[in-house]
Parts: sequence; C-alpha cells; structure tokens
Amino acid sequence: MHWSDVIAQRLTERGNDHIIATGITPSGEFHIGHLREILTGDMIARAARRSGLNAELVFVVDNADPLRKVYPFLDKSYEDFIGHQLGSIPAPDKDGKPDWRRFEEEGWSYGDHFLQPFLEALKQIGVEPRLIPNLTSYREGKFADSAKKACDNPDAIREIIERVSGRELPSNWFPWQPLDSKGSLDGLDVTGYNYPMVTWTDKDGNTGESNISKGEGKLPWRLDWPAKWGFNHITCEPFGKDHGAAGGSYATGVEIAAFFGHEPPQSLVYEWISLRGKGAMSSSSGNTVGPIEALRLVPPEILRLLIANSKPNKAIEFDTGMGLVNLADQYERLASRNFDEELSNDSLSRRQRVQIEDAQAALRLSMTTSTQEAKATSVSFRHLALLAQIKPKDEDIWSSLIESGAITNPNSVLSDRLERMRAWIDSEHFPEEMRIMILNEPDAASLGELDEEQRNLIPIIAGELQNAQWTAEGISLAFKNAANSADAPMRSMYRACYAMFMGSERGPRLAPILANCIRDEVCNLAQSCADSV
RNA sequence: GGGCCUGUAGCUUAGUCAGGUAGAGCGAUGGACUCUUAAUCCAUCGGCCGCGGGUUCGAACCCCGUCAGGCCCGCCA
Repeated sequence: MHWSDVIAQRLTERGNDHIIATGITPSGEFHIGHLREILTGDMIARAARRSGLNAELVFVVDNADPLRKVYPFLDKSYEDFIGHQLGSIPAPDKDGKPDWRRFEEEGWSYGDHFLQPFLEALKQIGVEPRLIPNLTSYREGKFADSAKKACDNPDAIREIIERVSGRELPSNWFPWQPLDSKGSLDGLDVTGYNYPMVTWTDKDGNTGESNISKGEGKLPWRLDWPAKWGFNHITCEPFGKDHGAAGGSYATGVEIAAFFGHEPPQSLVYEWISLRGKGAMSSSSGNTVGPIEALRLVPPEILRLLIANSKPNKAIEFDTGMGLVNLADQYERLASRNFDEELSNDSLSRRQRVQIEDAQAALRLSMTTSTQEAKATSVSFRHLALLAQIKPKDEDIWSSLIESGAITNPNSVLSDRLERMRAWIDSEHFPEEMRIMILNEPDAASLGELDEEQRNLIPIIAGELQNAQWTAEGISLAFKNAANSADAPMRSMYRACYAMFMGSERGPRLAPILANCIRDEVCNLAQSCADSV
C-alpha cells in the first residue's frame, strides 16, 4: 500500500471529516525542503478523499514566530527587529533593507514577502491549501482558551515538558511570551498573571502588561502547536523529523493537547531533503534550490513524483543534474505503463503486486490535478535534451520528432517541457555528461583507440567534408561517400567520426549537429585529425 | 547521557507493520535491427539484505546486542 493510503486508512478509523495541516515559518526563502511538507500533506488529503473521506488541506503560516537573527540576505538594520514577529515587521527590499513604504501602505510584511513566491509555485504544482496566518489567529483570540488553561496551570505544563523532553526549564519560565512595548518577544521576565493580563519587566526594568486573549504575545512553540491543533480542528499533520524525535515537540504536544482537552492529530514524520553533495538545505546559508527555480527546470509532475515515490522516512538527495534526468525518465516510463493489465496477471506474488500498486499510486499523485490522467509523451527527457541542444528552433524539433514517428503533433505538454528543457540547458545545473561538445582540437587518446581501417577513414572523411554541402543532408552524404570510397562499413566510419569530433566512441546523430557548427572549424578539426594520425 | 530514523546488486531503491524461494529501475556486458535521434528490443552478469547472536520447521522482516551514518532532547520542514 502506498504511504499516503496507509495514513488515509488510519484516518478512516478516526472519523469522516479531516483537516490535514502543514505549517512553515516564513523566516527566509522557501526551498524544495518545504515543498515536501506541503506535498506530503496534499498527498494524504488526496488519498483520504479517494477512500471516501472529507479532507481539507490547510497551511498554517507561522508568522507569529519571531525573527531569530539578521540573516545574510538582510541589512544590518534588521538588528532592531530581532524578537519581533515576522508578520509585524516590514519585508526586505532588493537591497535587504526594510521596505517601510510598502509595509505602511499595504501592510506588506516580512512573512508575506517570502510566502508569496512559494504560493505561486504551489499553484503551479497543483496545491492550493487554505491559509491560516497564525498571527491573525492570535489577534482574533483563537488561542485564548488554551493560553488561559496554560497560564492558570503553569506547573502542570512545566511538568509535562520537563518529564517528556527530559530538559529542565528555567525557574522563571512561564507558558506565555509577552510582547514588549516595541513589539519584541525577547528578554522579558513574567512577573505576574491575573487573567487575562500577564505583567512583565524587561532587561532595562521597564514594566508592562500583555493580554493573553488578544494576542499581545504568543505561546512558546511547544504549546503553540498543540493549541492550534485544537481550534483549527487538525486531525492529521505531517512534520519534519526535527519535531518527531522522542522528547521533541510532537511528544510533548500529545500530552499538552490532552491537557487542553483535544486529541492530537495523526502524525507522519518525514525526512529532510538535502542538496546532492552539499548537505541539508538551509535558507540562511543560501544552500537552497527554490521551488520556483526547480520548476523552471522540470515540470511540476516530476517534482511531485520525487515526493510521491519516496517514502516519507527516506532522506531525499535532490540532484539538479543527472538525478533529474533519471527522475524524468522514470516518470515517462511510469506514464507509459498499463497498470491495470499488469495487475490482472494472477500469478503475481504479493510483493510484485504491492510494487505495481505503489507505482500506480505514485504516478497518480504526481498529477497536478487529481482527475488528470498521466500521459506518456513518448519522448524521453534524454532525447529532448539532445534535440534541444542541436536544434535552436522549436519547429525543427517537432518536425524531427514527427519524421521519426515519435509524435504526430506537437502538443502543449511537450512544448512546455521543451521550454523548461532549454532553461535547464542554459542553467548551471545541466549535467556535463549530457552536454554535447564538439572538440576544439584532436583528442589523441580517442584517435589512438581506433583500428587501422577506422584510422584510414579519417583523411577521407576530412576530404569529403571539404566538398560537402553544409546541411545535415549534405554532411550525411559526405559520410556515406567516405565510407563507400574506402569500401568500409558505415559502422567504422561513425566510430572514426565520434573519435574525431567528440572524443568518444558513440554519440548522437552527428550530421545535424555539425550542420549547426561553423564549417571552417569543423573542417580544420577534421584536417588536424588527419594530420595527427 | 537519553531517544528516533536509516543501512538490501556498482548507483537509486521495493519488500520489514501482518515471517514463507529477495523484486525493480539505472548502469555494465553481449546480441538483434542490411547501423546509430546516447534510440528501440532481447538476453546476461551482478545480493554473507551492515555485523554477531537468539526465537522459529522457516528470519531482510520478530527479539537482544553491536558497528556505521544522519537527526532530536534551545530554534528549524
């Protein structure tokens, strides 16, 4: 059974109506790691609906969380905002400086700034969750009940956290973080509590009051999370392994939720995504690939497949090079399979059956809409990468594909893919081994590997090219003439050509590539090869 | 220190919850197509399932131990 169906089955035991929650702090640029959170939730929601449940996906935007530090992409003036809530401070402009104008005129906050592009990527990828800005929930008093219960019984909460997490809380710990007069959550000591007011003093001895029912402050994370499970009626939530460890915030959350008087959601812990060879993704270190950037290179279905086809507890190494090629080709293979036919075979073992069913589910979840049918384009990623490199004009690619019988008409899926393919080829991520390179000078090693017959062809090829008409057909003809005049098989001829022009044993069809190269350079290269053997 | 996750073919992995001959894909190798769109098709090779013990008629799977990697017990998807 696919992992999303396993969770859906557990939800079935729990009831009919479900709210599946995801949540991210908009402290910096979103990356594909965050995509796993949302897509995991989206796939659970789809699986739940498939098994007949009502399921809604929500995205809690944790914009009540404070700014932790001045990240490298921020101007140092953000120093003043440390401890301030992300939804209540201005967004950085293109120089990293606070954009006060937009903040005051439009209310455009730091959190909005980073959230917006992510939402656009989500839309492309087929996910449109209901947004729940957490700061708004505080200001609307949604946290009031839980905050009251916690502040009325600080010792009970303290006991849970200390026992479950095994860490000791400071003696002045209080289950409410008040905002000071400037809007910071940092550095305050709670001095008293009389519902709904919490009194505090800051480092400089200033005192003030905070109303816990109006969001003049926030619950610490370990309470904030279980509290919102309650009033948002969350029944299921996937979260990263950081929250999932024993003694982590889910473990304390389960008990705190019970104390608040509601059931904790069905959990699903997922592993992190790292960037191949570069370690975990992190917004602050700049070691990221954004969802937008990823979508410029590959279609959304393929990004979805990455998540759908990996079990949540498997770490994913995102590889923007050959890994993407393999992933894309895997998608094509899946799309061209006939699963129903495969499953109708009665002699399948239980394992084989499970494997086919999971592949079918993964492909279904890769579609950007749940009703869409996967269609194979019958053109592999590799093939398209090749054509895109040798043919600058899209029409030439379509006519080549039609000629070879791969397609009958160019369609929107293919032209969309070609557009992304060209972006990928132009980017730093395109793998070297996929790049077609015509040599600048003879490659002695490759030429040395040729046998005598092949070596003898080199001067003949060089000569024929001199006289060839410089089109794909003309060059093709020159190759044929060369082979004929030496009475050699075409196979040897091509073997010699690849050694001459690409320094390899095999390669893509040469004539159209050479036709797109400068004639003199190719002829000079051929002549140098002839001279060197 | 306490805990969680991961370890299966060269690579990516399925299978572990419900024990019953270890399955794929990529790569590699060989072949076919009167020869090349790195195509396609066919075949082959490749596994002490991290290691040691235990339970069992039978263990990749359950139990105990151990090694390695990652992570958590302030904050983080």
